Amino acid sequence: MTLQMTGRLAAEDRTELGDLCPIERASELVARRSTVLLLREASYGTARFDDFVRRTGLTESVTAAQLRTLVTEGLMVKQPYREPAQRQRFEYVLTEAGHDFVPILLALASWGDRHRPRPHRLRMVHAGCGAAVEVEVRCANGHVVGDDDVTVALRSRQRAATD
Amino acid sequence: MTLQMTGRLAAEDRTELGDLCPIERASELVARRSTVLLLREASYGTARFDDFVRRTGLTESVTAAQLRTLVTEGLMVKQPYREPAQRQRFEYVLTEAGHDFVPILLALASWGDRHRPRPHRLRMVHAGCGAAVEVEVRCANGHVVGDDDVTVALRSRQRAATD
DNA sequence: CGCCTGACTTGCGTTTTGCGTAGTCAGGGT
DNA sequence: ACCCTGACTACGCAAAACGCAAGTCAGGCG
Repeated sequence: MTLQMTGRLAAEDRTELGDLCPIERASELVARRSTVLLLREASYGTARFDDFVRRTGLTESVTAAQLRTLVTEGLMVKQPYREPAQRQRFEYVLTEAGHDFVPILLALASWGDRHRPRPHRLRMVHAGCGAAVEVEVRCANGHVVGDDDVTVALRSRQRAATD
Repeated sequence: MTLQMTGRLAAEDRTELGDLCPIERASELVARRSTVLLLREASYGTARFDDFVRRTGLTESVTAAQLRTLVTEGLMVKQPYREPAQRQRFEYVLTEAGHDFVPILLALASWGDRHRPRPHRLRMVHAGCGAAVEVEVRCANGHVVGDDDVTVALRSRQRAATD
């Protein structure tokens, strides 16, 4: 699959487009091993600090720091909670933005499953039927987007402001 | 969307599962800003060294180093080519593994588009109809996978070897 | 034959990321 | 009143990632 740039975009230096590119803005988060691991664990339902540390293998300091940035970035919220007959604790839960990150993780999983030869023994399956989960590229009109069907377009300034 | 761990996976420390997890193996590549940028440019059709440098804003040394690892990781190949009346040059082109990376980029783009408030003016659209491109999670049987429909399963050792 | 250009490499400093270890701190249980 | 535990913070250090600047090298042009 390739992406076609239209019009003047094709020739332009992308440097100045920097924060106009949604990939670049999103990958600021992914560009750290720790955040991917933490988001993975959070998607698995992990909520407590200690569990994040234990299950990711990250150190406490890294975990604390990255959880904090994930909270300030709006992917998680830190909430007080209380188990019966226990004192009050804090838990980290995914926000909507955090939940929306899961397709990225699944896309990574799908790629890793296909292209990394070493046998991973974890697979993501559909709870309903047990078949492997895949990410499919479609457009808002429901068409399946094929290999050369993606165009990168420059949004007009007006629409960008209101969108 | 959340991922449900089954059986003993739920309790297990994931540390030892390390290279069993396809997300972790795939994110070794993504965990660098430079690789994401280079793969993005390559998906846009960039092939020449200088263009990678100019369009990503990375330094030459970083570009050279990361292109090399992308080649050894099997996401790109370095091929000689010759423009008419020019001397022989080298170009970097995506392999199948590299092309298969595009859905990850689109998933990132889709997330960035939705959850980063600053107006990005770049959008990915379906060349056929102009509608925005989205990534959809489906299972191999074609069912749309909903919010709580993903299960993480442990593959048996036999199947893992042949799969 | 010397110069230019594209494609790198080399060297150096800075920042970020991460590990390891130790210390803190608040709330509950005993 | 004291201890324990979960949830951190605070060093100090190593490695990786990135930037800046300069140097190299091969092939073609004039």
